[in-house]
Amino acid sequence: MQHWLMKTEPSTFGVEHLAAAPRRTTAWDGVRNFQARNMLRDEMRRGDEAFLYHSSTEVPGVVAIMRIVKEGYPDPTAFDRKHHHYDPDSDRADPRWFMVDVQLKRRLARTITLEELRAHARKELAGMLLLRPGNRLSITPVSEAHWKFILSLE
DNA sequence: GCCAACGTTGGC
DNA sequence: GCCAACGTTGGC
Repeated sequence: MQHWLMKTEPSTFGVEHLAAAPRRTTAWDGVRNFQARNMLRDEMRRGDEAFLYHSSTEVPGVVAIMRIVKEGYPDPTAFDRKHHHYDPDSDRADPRWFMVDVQLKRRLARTITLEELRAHARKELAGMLLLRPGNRLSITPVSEAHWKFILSLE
């Protein structure tokens, strides 16, 4: 099983929304970055787990664990003229943007804050992509060792 | 193919 | 609200 970290702004869509969604499941739409798209389309597998990370909020950090319940498929919001994430260059016959479905597995007992993760950036979490200066990727792989260590902080 | 301009991300 | 970092766009 692979592990991931998926960022979201809780003011737009956060763990509260996911917890309230039918079957605690949602389509992870709106990703418009090619590197992240490739992971959604080619690498994420049903059964993989992902940290739900809240960004652009008072206390950024990991708040929950999600499960990938449907593998990559075309993101229909790219074809919707009225949608904020509409992309006129995405062709239905050759879709440019993909998404997966995720289900909330469980919320963490507490938020594992970015500050706390940073405190381990030189040791246990060395090399973690989230912590790399300037990183803005909304989806990143998380190594088995990093995954376990972060959960041990809970 | 280069690179300046621009838009977005996201911590602070 | 600021701003650094980075991806994308488009003129040349």
